Amino acid sequence: MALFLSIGDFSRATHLTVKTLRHYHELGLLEPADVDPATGYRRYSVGQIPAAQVIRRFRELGMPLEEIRTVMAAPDLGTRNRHIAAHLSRLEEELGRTQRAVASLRALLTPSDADAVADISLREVPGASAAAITETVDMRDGAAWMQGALGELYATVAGQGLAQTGPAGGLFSEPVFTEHYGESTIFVPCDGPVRPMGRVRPISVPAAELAVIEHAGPPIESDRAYGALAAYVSRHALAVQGQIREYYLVGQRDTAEVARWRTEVCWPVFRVGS
Amino acid sequence: MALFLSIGDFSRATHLTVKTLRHYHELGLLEPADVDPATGYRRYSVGQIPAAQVIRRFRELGMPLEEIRTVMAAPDLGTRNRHIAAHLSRLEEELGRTQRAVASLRALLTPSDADAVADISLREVPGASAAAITETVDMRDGAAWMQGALGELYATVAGQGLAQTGPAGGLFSEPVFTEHYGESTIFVPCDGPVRPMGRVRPISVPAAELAVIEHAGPPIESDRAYGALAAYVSRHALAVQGQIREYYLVGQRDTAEVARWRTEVCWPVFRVGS
DNA sequence: GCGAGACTCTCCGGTAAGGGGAGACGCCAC
DNA sequence: GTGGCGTCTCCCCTTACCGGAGAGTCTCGC
Repeated sequence: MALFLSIGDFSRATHLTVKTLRHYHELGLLEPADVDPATGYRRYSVGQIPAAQVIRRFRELGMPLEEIRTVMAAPDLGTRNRHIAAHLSRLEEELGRTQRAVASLRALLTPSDADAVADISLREVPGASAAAITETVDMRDGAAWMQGALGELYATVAGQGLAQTGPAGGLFSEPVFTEHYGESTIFVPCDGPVRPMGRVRPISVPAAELAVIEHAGPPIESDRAYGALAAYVSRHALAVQGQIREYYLVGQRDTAEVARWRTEVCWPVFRVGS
Repeated sequence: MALFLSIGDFSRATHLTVKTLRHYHELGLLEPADVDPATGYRRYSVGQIPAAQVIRRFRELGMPLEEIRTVMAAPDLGTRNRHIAAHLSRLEEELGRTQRAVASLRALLTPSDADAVADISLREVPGASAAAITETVDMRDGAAWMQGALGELYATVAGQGLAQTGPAGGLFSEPVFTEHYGESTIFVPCDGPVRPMGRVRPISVPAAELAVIEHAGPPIESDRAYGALAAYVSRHALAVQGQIREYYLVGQRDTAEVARWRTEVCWPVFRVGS
């Protein structure tokens, strides 16, 4: 029986490409039965077809060549099985990772009913110039500080003859929420150059993409809104490091009836989905 | 405000390694706000932290850098979402592949009850020398041919004064099953050198790892056994190209009662599991 | 015996997403 | 001015091959 095959024939017999076979030869994973010393031509025996097929099967199952080599060289079933089991658990881990990634991506693209109920919207806001007061404050005194700052801002803007171009707002750094103490800014957008006066300074409120939820009642009671927003953002958007923002649509200046105040809580995100 | 960060600080702020940041710079995916022309030092602005975090999130979800670049450059939600959806479906595909691989590997390692019922075993058989008759036959005449060959073999072995060292058997190439016509060998293992005589030639039956099922009744009715064995091998072993083998444990020479014949059907495999 | 076309050889370079390290230079505090 | 970091560029390494260049080999037909 003619039992030797050229690399091309062996390739067709095993469905491994010629390149792959040469690669396996180089690695010593599957050495041809014989190499012609004059021409360098590889010759494979038909008896090597089974080994080649086993290698191909393991490759289809994603096993690295090094591990395949170990498995094929292992004389006893126990060693073989240990390596196969090790590969299996690696695959299972990868499976879990991929599943989580798929779930995340799906959540990004498909808004759930719960979010619709919570009435969260995504919005792109342009940058704006504003008069602002920035201080590091203890948020236990937050409400009082905020009202004082707002009063000073309104007075300064009016005193400099500037027109307000949108609702007042606030910018809060992360420690404000994690440690109830941190840098906070209250601002009033206005149309002209602000001259520094008292605590008031000009700033430019940066453009941003925001996830927005509206909260009715005193701003200090906005924790439910924050919770809903954070839950939404963590599942359906790409949270982005940046200052949390509030816009005071209806506040002290509009009505003394605190229950009618309306505040927008805004979380910076990278917009995708809906 | 001091808004510029060295690459080290930016790395700590974004949890991207310095190497990774340089790589993204080189690709133009995330360019530092400024590069000192004298020293080459990169400086990042705090405003770039969000972009870096978005990139990191997408990388954690396995998105290729090229696609991240496209997503981040896309001005409208539709384009962003299309690319994210494309990545999602790629991931789902990969998920399916990994799931199938995991299932395959698990099946290799854990024999099922069905296999125990089918009574399949794995066995390693050493090589053996034998007297054999090899011909290309039409399997519609298989039973008759086989009995004739067996008779001639037994006669020749006895005539040459050789001792039989195991049950007679057969080796069948693939076309025998797919086209009912192909090269078949019937052999009787024996302990000495066989002199060619008539159709009889010496061969060495190669060593092999075999999945084995036992079939009771005439060999011609072994299709159920073949089905069970093939099902087993495809799920719980690594089938290997090689000749299918049969061993005739109890046959014509032992009893005329065909129902008491016993045949082992053997499929070459790469042994793993149980 | 010779030429065409198919086959094979080695070597080089490329892939994705960075990691590791060498050697040189910059920055800051003491 | 000096020691200890931080940063720079440049090069090689990883996995499992694929693509191609340029040269040599085999086989078939004439």
